[in-house]
This record gives sequence, structure tokens and C-alpha cells, in this order.
Amino acid sequence: MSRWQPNAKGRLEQAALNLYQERGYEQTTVTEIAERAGLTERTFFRYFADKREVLFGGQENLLKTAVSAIETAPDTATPIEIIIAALEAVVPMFQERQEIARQRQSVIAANPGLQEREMLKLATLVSAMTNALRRRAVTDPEASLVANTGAIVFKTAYARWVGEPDAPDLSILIRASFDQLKRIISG
Amino acid sequence: MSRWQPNAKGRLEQAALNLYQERGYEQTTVTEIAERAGLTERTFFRYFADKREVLFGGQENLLKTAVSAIETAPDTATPIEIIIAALEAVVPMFQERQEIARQRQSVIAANPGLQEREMLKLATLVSAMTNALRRRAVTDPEASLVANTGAIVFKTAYARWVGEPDAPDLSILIRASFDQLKRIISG
DNA sequence: AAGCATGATGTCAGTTGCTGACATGACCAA
DNA sequence: TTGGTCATGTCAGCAACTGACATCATGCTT
Repeated sequence: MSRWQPNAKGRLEQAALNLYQERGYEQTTVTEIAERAGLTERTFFRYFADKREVLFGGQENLLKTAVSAIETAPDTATPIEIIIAALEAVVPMFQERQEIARQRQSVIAANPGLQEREMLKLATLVSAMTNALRRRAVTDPEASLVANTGAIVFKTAYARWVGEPDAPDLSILIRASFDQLKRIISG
Repeated sequence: MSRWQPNAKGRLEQAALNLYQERGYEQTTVTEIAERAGLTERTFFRYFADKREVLFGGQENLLKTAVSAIETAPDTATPIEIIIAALEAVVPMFQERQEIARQRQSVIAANPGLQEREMLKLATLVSAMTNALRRRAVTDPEASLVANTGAIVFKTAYARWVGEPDAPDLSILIRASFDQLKRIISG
């Protein structure tokens, strides 16, 4: 029999999400989270840089997937097409977890500090995609404009996907947002 | 002779900006800022909600100006034209203070926590502009897409304006960014 | 002129987020 | 068996932030 229960990080994430929902983010102390996970505060901070970070675990995977999609897009694709491909590459990571995504989102929506963190994560993603585009010889400021455009499209689609009870497929919403943006800007 | 030195808030802002530049944001304590301004830590927190907020004073003015520009745009303007007008309405608030803008930006660039706050401010602005557009009968998600597009355009222009030694006029850069975005998306 | 309300600031004590230093003890490899 | 490793615990401490109450110049009221 091993000394420690397995999956400490996952237990902390679960405990945090539950407590944030039950009492609200600010009313929850890190000590409480750790206790519910059967650990100590100090251990929480070994797994997560701060109290917010516990809600943003999947970020590195997301980033890798998006960057890798940009790197492997066909040479014939335009920058915008490359970005849309990156967004669609990332869709499956959400598709399965719609319920958890909704829980997370309602917690984040209730706290500005968490919204800050979410936007920093998004900005990190945009920055990584911008760099990936530059490596494909897309020049500045086009690379940055394209990456940011991708972020808007995704944000818009994601908001609908999380917000509507019987939302269409995420990749369909992405297409729809992009088409609408095209019409708005050219029109 | 009055009991207190005038302009406590301004003194705190100045002291904070200087100290963040001299020692870095994290190495500066709120007590140090207050001392340099001839006040106490407690008074700092009466003027600013937290240690970051001291760098984001002009925000409310900015927001009011942008929203008011949206409200007073001519009825013939398209949503995109309205947003561009809002961006240009805001230009004069930066134009005079390019040097301070550069100082602020270098401090913010050195600290992720400050970047978080800046993006929250930008998101607040986008949200206010979205609502202002809705009041002009622009429907969702178009209102949100347009406001976000404005934010990208401004961010791109602002980055160049702050980053290049002899940058062109900010409103020229806004036009340039918007034109380029149009080409990218339609192309 | 005396008294009184106001408002900006100070003082103090307390909670919580977060960190560094060191201790513990099951597991594993030599 | 021994000794190292690694996840966790323990403890002490700093800095951000808050609530409660004190101070006292200013200016209004009577």
C-alpha cells in the first residue's frame, strides 16, 4: 500500500472547482481546498502557482495543439486559413467536456480576478500562435492581426457554445463566427 | 495652511510609477510607495483597490469618451465605422502623453500580473462598447464582434505607437491597422 | 465666537495568499 | 542493508488587503 493517495493534482482541481461553486471563489481559502483534497496548503502551492491557476490546467495542451496545427498546415493555406485550422484542431479538447466547461465558466464569470487570468491565458495562446505564424514567414503585424482575429472568432463561438442550452457543434459555431466577421468587415 | 498636502492620489501614482521603474513591480511594497508619497499604506488602499490599480487611472475617462463617441455617431454610419470613430475619439487622450505611456508600458511588459490587469481593462472597454452598440440596435453577436475588432485594431496600432521611436500619428496607425485587417480577412 | 459635523488621514489588529527552509518516511536501486 | 529520492508535512515569516476606531483642521451653523 502506497503512502499517498494517487492523483493529488486532480483531487486539488476537483476540490477547488467544487468549493468555488459552493461558496464562491473569494470565500474559499486555499487551506479549505487542500483539506478537502486530503492535503495541506503547502502542497497546493507546489502544484499551482496561485489560487487562480487551479482552474486553468489544460492550457499547455491547448497551446501545443494549436501551435502544432499551425506548423503542419499545408503550404498552400493563407494565414487566415491556417488560424482557422488551428482553432478546429483544438475543438476536440472541449467537445467531450462541455459540462465541466460550463461549470468552470460560471465560476470564472462570477469573479474578475479569474477573468483576468483567463484573458492572460488567451493572450499567451495568441502570442504563441503569432510566433508560430512568424516561423511560417508571415510578417508583422500581419501575424499578430491574424492570431488575434482567430482569438475573437474562437471567443465568440465558445461563448455561444457554453451559453446556449442546446448549442450546435463548436466547429460549426467557429465557421459561423468567422463568416459573420468577414461580412461585417468587408461590408 | 491646510492640513494635508494636495493631490494625494496623483502623488501616489507618481511614486508608484517611479518605484516600479527603479526596483521593479514585485520588489516594491505598498508601504514604500505610500512613504514616498508622504502617506501611509492604509491611505494607498483608500485610493486604489490594489497594488496594480495605481497604474490604470485614466480608464474611466477612456471608457466614457469611447461610449459617448458611439452614442453620438451619425445614423448613417455602419457599426464598423462607428467603432473606428470611437477609437479616434480616444486618440487625443494618449497623443499628449506618449512619454508616460512608454514608461507605463515598459513596467507592464515586465510583469504578467500587470498584463492581466491591462487586459481586464481592455475587456471592460470592449464590453462597454458592445453595450453601447446594442443600444444603437446592433444585434448580437455582431455588436461583440465589432467591438472586439476595434480592440484588435487599437492594440495593434498602440503597440507600434509605443514601440517605435519616431512613430507616426496614432490615428494614422489605427487607419493602417484597420486597412490591413480588412485585406487579410477578405483576401 | 462657540460648537459641531465632515472628511481626509492615521493607527492597529487581524486574515489570507504565498514562500523558503527543513523534516519525515515509504519506495527503490545498488 | 543501506542510502538516495521524492512527495508530502511542518513551521516561521512577509506582504497584500480589510475593518474598526481615533485624530484633527476646515468650514458651516447658530
